[in-house]
Amino acid sequence: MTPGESLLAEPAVCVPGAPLVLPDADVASLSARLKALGDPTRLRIVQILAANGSVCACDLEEPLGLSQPTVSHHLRQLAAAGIVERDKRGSWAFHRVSAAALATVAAELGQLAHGRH
Amino acid sequence: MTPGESLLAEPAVCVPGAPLVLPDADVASLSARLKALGDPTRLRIVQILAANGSVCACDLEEPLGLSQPTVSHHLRQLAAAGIVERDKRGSWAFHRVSAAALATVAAELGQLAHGRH
DNA sequence: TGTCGATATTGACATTCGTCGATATTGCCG
DNA sequence: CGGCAATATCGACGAATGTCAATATCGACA
Repeated sequence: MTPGESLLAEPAVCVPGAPLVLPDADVASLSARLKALGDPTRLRIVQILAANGSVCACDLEEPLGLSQPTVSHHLRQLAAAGIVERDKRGSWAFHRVSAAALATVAAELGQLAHGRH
Repeated sequence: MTPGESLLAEPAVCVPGAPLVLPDADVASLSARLKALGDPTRLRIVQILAANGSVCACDLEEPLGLSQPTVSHHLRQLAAAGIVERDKRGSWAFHRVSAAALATVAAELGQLAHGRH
């Protein structure tokens, strides 16, 4: 049962009408971006892009040790989440991390930490 | 092939010995924490905890619309990632978000965005 | 135009993940 | 002690995910 006026001096939680929740859309949006970053391979890609500026997809296969379709797949996921931006020049496609997108994720996490929204 | 001295004034990337990579352990650690946050249900839990301070597990089933084992499972994941801390008082278990852990994730993301490490 | 290189897409497969019901464990209280 | 409430664990199942080989698409260039 809901602990409310128990011996512990804790505030009752989840009172019927407490609307202290973010809209589902916001939670879904942020969690989708976090999910895109929550894979070791993709986070490694982001780190390489952040360190090198603009990198073409073909130069990621070797350091990652992954096949070309797999690299393409991860870049697609990161682009869909807005974390990286692609820039197709001629035959090859350059990718760079969106510093703004990363900063936004960090900022929203920070706000979450303080219970604000 | 690696575009280096091509017509575009882009720096060559992935030069043989370029060690601009974080240790695997760091990438694994951060991606694990991001993965824990990268689920809508778990991010919703974090948001509820952040907004309410300390919440007992039994009060999460209803707002989430999930079974007790599922809630317990997600709380376990978040605790394993260091995102939430449990505090078992008597019969029930209270949970609160670790502001420090969230701040660390946000900070590491920010450093990543600037290519530093 | 035809070939070649880079990238994207498709299909398949093994693994992981989220979820639940059932059950075990633990601590209160009568 | 015995029952009850909260939580954790187990087993199972469908869905999503990461990966690759094969193939398609697209652009450059001879």
